[in-house]
Amino acid sequence: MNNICEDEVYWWRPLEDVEPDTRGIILFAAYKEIHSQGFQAASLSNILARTGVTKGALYHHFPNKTALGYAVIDEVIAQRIRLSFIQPLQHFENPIDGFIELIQQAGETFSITDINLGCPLTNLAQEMAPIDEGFRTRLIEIYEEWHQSIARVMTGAKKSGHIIDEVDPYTLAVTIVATMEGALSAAKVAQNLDKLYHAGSGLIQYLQLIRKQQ
Amino acid sequence: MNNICEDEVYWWRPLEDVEPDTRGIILFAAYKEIHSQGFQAASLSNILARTGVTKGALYHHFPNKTALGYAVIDEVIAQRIRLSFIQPLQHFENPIDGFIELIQQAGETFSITDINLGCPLTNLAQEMAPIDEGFRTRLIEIYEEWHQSIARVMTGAKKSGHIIDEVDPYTLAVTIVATMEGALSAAKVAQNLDKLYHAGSGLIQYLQLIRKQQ
DNA sequence: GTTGACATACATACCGGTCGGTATTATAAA
DNA sequence: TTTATAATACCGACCGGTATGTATGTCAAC
Repeated sequence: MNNICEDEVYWWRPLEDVEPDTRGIILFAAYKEIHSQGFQAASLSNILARTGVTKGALYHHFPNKTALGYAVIDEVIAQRIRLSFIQPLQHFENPIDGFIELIQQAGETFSITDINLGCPLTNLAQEMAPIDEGFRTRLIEIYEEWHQSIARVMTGAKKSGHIIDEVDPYTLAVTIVATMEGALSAAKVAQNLDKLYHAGSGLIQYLQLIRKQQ
Repeated sequence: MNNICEDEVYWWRPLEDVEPDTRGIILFAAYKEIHSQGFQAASLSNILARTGVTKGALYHHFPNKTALGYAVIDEVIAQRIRLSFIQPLQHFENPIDGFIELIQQAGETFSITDINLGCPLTNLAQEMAPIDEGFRTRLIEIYEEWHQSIARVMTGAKKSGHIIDEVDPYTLAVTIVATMEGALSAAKVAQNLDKLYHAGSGLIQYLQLIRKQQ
């Protein structure tokens, strides 16, 4: 619940600040294991070994591995996407400028480790969507929320005359997300940031071209 | 060798036409299993059960599971990408028109099954690139070949005045591939073709905007 | 004294991989 | 043409390891 959000903050705040309960410890360790290994290859024994939590504790809090995976999506990954990609949209006055800045910023802040692990949402979606319907519905919901948020912002931009009339907001939203995820995927395989920069500046060029000159 | 190319043709030609050897049977069954399950989750026992080939035969032709995976990339997947995405580029006179047609054509020919399984190249890249260097080098080579081929075509298009001067050919190539793969990925999660169409028309719009009016 | 929060030992299943053996085919001397 | 030999192709029981999941026990707190 609440302490899971704080777990999320582990990435930026030192560990000692918060004292998470056993469930939170398991959840966050599972997130890291799944992010780096994938869900199917994620080993419960690994999670237990790294946390010191016992198998009994794990199966006390989660009925099985699948339920643990669901919880990781609902309580960790969804939050991360919202925080990193959806919330920043709200503060844009001109979405074109905003997006360009967001892309450039991402190119600067992403480390090579972030790249190598890839986007946790894409990773899970690619692996689990065709196999498990529970995973799929949860993941598609996050994507849909993301698409809708961008579309909403772009609708506003059309009304205020920032982008050309030919643009369909939802189409643009899906395209932006697709390009961003494809770029991250390419960088992950290449194991360097060059491909990310290239795809990033391609996307920026597209955004510049749909800008309405005033 | 040669009969592997013919195995590839199984998708379009009936099975009875060719009489592949054991190695070819294993290779193609492995391709299908890996495509639908991922490499790590791909079960050799499954492959054997479905083909009727025995474990002894498999380990006669391939030293281990990893080598089998490498062979699938080298002899099946690489061919598929070349055939579907690289060779068509050669016949373009105006790459903008050519690409737009290619994208529209892809949207028509892709079935829902194709979508659900996803692009075999992306799937393997996402899963195996961070884990196994042998996979990664093989996969990045295919991507690089793809990028270079598009970049070459776009360089020609710049010279012949088909696209605006601001476009960098290689940047454009990486962006196109990223968007296409991101689109396929989104469609795979959604399990319908809508997202593919959206991202596809977004990409088409981008291409239209970099076209040089004459 | 019942319930929640663990701990430990165990059960079961499947995985990739090995290994001794066999059937088939190729080669070449007799 | 026959026969000895060698290489190739294939068979399938078995092994060690690891995976998830379960059964039972402990123990503090209300």
